[in-house]
Amino acid sequence: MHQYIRQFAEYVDKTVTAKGWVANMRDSKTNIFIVLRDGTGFAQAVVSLDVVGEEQFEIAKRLTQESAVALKGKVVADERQIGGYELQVESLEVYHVSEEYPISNKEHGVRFLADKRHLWLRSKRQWAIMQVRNAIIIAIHDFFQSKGFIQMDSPIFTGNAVEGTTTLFGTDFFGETAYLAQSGQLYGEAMAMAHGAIYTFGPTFRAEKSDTPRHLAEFWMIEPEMAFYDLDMNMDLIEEFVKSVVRQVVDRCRPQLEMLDRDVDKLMKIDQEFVRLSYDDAIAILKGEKEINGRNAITIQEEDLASAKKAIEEKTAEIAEREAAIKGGVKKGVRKFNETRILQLRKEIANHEEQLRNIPKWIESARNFVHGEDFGNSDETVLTKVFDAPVFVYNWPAPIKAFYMKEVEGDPNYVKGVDLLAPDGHGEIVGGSERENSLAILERKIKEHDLPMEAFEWYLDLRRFGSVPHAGFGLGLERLVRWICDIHHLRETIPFPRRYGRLFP
RNA sequence: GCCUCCAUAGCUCAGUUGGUUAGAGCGCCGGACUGUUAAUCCGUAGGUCCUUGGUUCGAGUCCAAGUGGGGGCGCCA
Repeated sequence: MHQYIRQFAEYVDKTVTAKGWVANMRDSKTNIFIVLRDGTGFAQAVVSLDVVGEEQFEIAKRLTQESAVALKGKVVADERQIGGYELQVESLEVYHVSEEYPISNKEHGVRFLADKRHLWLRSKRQWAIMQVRNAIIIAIHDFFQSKGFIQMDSPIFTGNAVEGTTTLFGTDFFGETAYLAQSGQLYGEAMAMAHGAIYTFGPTFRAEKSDTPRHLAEFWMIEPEMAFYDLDMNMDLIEEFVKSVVRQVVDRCRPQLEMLDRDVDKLMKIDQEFVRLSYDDAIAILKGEKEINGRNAITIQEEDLASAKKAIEEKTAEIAEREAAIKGGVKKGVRKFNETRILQLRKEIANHEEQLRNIPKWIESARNFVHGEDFGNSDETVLTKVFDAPVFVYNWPAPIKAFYMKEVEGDPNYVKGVDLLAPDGHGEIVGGSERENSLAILERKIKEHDLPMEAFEWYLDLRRFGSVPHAGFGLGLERLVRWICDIHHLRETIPFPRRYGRLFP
């Protein structure tokens, strides 16, 4: 029997056995400091020569990063330590002395880390992200289960493309072509007619060659579907849902979010009513024609651009200053300090230069936005910068949305779709709609979208036998993780990302 | 698919208008020292400067093509 680091609070001044891996260590003549990780947390363990004796001390000294050990000792409260506790080792047992570990505690490139994903998962930052991911999953289930939603699964093999737009992965299904599911939505509707309110939670596959920080070829999606719900009720539910998940995650994972340097106060700006914009209003804001609390989307970008320029000037000047300072014979410590700082400044300047290249294009794109088009990546960023909390955009032009979305009464050019856009450039995290419940209109839409009618006969049955107003939405799990953790790239939000150009490990 | 930046030690990066034997930090190994926090200090080892071709007396540096990667856009959620 052994104890987990997570439980140390319960064992203060008591003896425990912790089993885990050496995340980092330092040694001296009389003390060895081991940062132990056991999957539930990190804690420093101290091996003292006068406590364990010479033989065990020598064994401890020969440990390497990622060696596996069991450490028996007393738990001591110490505010200076990560986690707030320290283990004073009395004896140790070695399971395995690790070979030289490739991932050091210093910086690494993304490519290098991606190739070592199976080991990278052990790193503190990746550990924290996966802990948050787990908390999000639990919070999602808690929310829907507490509301009486039934969790059901949609098939992964499907015989046809749901919306006819996306590129799917084809497989051989006993001689027939089957596609990997891109959405469980249509099946969700059938299940909602059986159980009232349901949600699916499963993997989704897209074969687009999308090489961006917000795309994966395989990702997890949550798709609730509710009978007797309209667009407004749908938005109410989405808002309540997102708030509930964020609050629960912050409550349970604050230390992990702090490890990730997540600004939790900023995240908690969700504690306000989410603004609901029609597509037309959203465009006016995007183009800078309409302001929100004195904030203009275009102006904000121009300010960002100006401050990037200024930062480059200042940092270039600082580099010159520091280079001059270390030119002559200076003490080694001084030189090292300045060199480190110069390297950091260069990196920051490179980032600012990216901004200088990108922001003008974004402004251009926002200014020239054509009514009727879908929002591009940068458009979402420009729009959401005006708000602190997620923002809804509803009533979209019919041609750019799926065939199953319900037409706005009296205006068939628009449909009752809704997207929820997260702040700080995280973009769309939820996409949903009220579904078309009229058989005649749906048949017309399927023809307009040039989809094979016979493939949708079963779906049309839902409008033949007790058709009711209903609505639902899809939430991309990884995009939610990305926003809550404030991570740049989706590849860090899933244990083993599958994306364009990445199938290994 | 398009635009753009890049490829130098195990890792992260310097390398001046093209010039003689290509450097630093970290990591590894050896040592010193310390209740240490990515510790610090001294020392050793470690290189197909992505590939191919070209310009040149001379190429890590310039040119072309290829390969691989980062960032942005598109497709898309």
